[in-house]
Amino acid sequence: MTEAEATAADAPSNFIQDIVRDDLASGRVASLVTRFPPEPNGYLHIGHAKSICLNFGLAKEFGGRCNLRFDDTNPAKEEQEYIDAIMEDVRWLGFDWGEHLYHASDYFAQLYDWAEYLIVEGKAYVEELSADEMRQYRGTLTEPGRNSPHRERPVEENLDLFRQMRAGAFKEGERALRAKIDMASGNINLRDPVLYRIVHAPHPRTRDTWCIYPTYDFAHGQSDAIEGVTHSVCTLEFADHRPLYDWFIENLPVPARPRQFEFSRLNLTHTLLSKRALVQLVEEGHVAGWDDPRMPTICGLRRRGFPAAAIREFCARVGVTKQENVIETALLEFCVRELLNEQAPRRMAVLNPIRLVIENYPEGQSEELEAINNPGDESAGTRRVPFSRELFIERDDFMEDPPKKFFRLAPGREVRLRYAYFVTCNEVVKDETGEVVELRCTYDPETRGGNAPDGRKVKATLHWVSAAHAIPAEIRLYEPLFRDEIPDISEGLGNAINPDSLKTLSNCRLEPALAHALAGTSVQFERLGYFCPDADSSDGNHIFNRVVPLRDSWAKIKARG
RNA sequence: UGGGGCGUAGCCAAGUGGUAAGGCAACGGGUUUUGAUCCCGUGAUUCGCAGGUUCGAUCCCUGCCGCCCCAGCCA
Repeated sequence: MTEAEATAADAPSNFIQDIVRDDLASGRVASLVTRFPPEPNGYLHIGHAKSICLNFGLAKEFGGRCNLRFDDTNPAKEEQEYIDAIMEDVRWLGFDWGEHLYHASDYFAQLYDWAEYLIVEGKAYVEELSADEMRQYRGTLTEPGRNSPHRERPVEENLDLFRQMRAGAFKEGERALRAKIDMASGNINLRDPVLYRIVHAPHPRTRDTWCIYPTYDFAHGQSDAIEGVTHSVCTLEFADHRPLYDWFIENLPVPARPRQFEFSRLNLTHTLLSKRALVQLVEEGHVAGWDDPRMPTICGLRRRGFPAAAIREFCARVGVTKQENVIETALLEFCVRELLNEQAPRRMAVLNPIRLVIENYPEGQSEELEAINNPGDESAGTRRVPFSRELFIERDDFMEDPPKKFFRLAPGREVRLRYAYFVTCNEVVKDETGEVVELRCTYDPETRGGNAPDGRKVKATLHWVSAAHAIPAEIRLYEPLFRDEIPDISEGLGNAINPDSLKTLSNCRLEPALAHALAGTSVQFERLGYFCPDADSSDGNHIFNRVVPLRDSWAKIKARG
C-alpha cells in the first residue's frame, strides 16, 4: 500500500458506506451488489471515474461485486465504438467486473413481458398523442397535467396496440406506452411517464429484433432487480426519479428489491464535464479529439500521462456527499505530483536551450557522470550522463541583469551543473538583435560530481544536457482548456476557451537516456515537471507531453515582483 | 406559485446536544546537489440568517434567506 492509499483508507466513511454497512449489519441484504451503468453514447470522463471508483470501491470494501452494465436502451445514439472504449477505460482505471458484464438489452424480452403485465393490471396504456400534445397535457412545474384522452382504453385494446407497436405497425412517435400513475403529481416524473417508444434504428447488439425500446426509467430499476443489485448508486439529478424507480419495483413481479441512492456529481474548475460540451469541443475542432491531452476524458488524461492511481486517489479525496461541488484542478494535480514524485525516474531535459561553452574544458573531450534516478528511492539506482565542452542550459536559468532574488546564472556568477561541475559565467555572446545566444564559462575541475573540496557553496543547481549528445524533441505544454474556473459558454465555446491551452516547443534537447522512454510512463524532467511520451512520437521523432509542472516557488516570487 | 436536493474556512470535507477533524490552496520558517520533495508552523470566538427549547445548540424546534435539479417518446 502506498502512502497515498493509506491516507485514503484512513478517511472517514461517506454516507453511502454508512448505509451499506448498516444494511449488511441488519441483514437487510446478504451481500453487496453495485453496478456502473454507462450509456454507450460517448467517452468516459473524470466525473464517471468518481462513480466507477465509488461503485467498484464499495464492492471491494464490503466483499461484494460490481457489475458493468451498459444502459443501451436508445439505439438512436449508441454505438459499439463507445462500448469498447468504455471497457478499455474502466479496465485502465484498475477495475475488474469479472464475469459480470451486462447490457440492459439483455433484458429486453423480460422488460417487454413486464410491460404487458402492467397493461393487464390496468397500469399502463398506449398513447397516441404526439410528443408535442403530450407536453401540452403534462402541465407545468406549478400546474397539474390533464389525463390523456387515451388513458382509459380497455386492457385488450392496449394489449393489441402494444403488440402492433412491437410488430412495427407504426412510425416513430405515432404511439408510446405510458404508465398510468398520476397526472397531477407534483413530481413530473409520475405524470404518466413513457415506458416504451418506437425507434426504427438498428441496435448495436439486438440489431433489428426490436423496434420498440424501453425508456431509462422502465429499464434501470428492473435491470438492477434482475442482476440482484442491492444498492443502485446514481447522481443527484435522478433523485426525482426514485419514486418512479420504486413504483416499478412495487408494481412488477421483480425478483429483488434494489434501492437507489444519490450523490452529487463531480465538477472541476477550468473544464466542462457535460457530454454535450465535450462533444462540442471535439466537433468544433477546439481540441484534436476525445483523447486530446487537454480533455477531461479518461483517454485524454491517460494520454496526458495522468496515472490511473492518481485519478483513483483524487476520487477518494474529493469525498462523496449530496453537496454541489466544484473541485479545484489543483487537487487533481496534487494527486498526480504526489504519485509521480514517488515513482517517476528523474532525467534532464532543456526546453528552451541556450548554449553554454566551457572555455577551459578540452575540445573533443567528453566524460560520463553518475546521476541519481530518484533521490527518494535508492532502489531506482543511477545512470550515466555525458558531459562535454558545449552544453545547453535553460534560457530561464540565466539573466544578464538579475534582480536580487534571482540566484541562478548571471555574469560573473558561479552555479552548479547538476551531478557535474561548478561553472562561472565570464562572457555573454549576443546576436545582432541583442538576444543572448551563448554563454562563455569556465569550470572548476575540482568540483566534479558537484561538490567543492574547499567547501565553497553555490546558490543554484541547474539542469543541462551535452550539446553533442542531446536528442532533439518536441514538447507540448498544457494549460487549462478554459479561462475561467466556471466557464461561461452562453456565447459559445470560443470565448470561454483559453487560447494558450497548448504551447508546442520544438527546439528541446533531452539527455540520451530519454531516447527509449516508454509510452505511458512518466519521467520527471528535473526542475521542470513530469513528462510523458506522446502517442504522436515515432522513431527519431520524440514528442513529450507535460503531465503537470513541478511546484515553482520562483515563479511566485517573480510574479510578485 | 408545484416537487426534490443542499447550505461548516478560498475549494473539498468530518463532526449531529458538551464547547469546530483532516486534505488541497495560501502564507511563514527549517533541510536540500531539483527555488522540487520532506519537515515544522499559521487559519472558523464560529457552522446561511433570525427566533425558540436547553445549564449548554453546528447538532433539536419554528420561521426566513440563498443555491442546484425537474416540464425528452435522452440517460
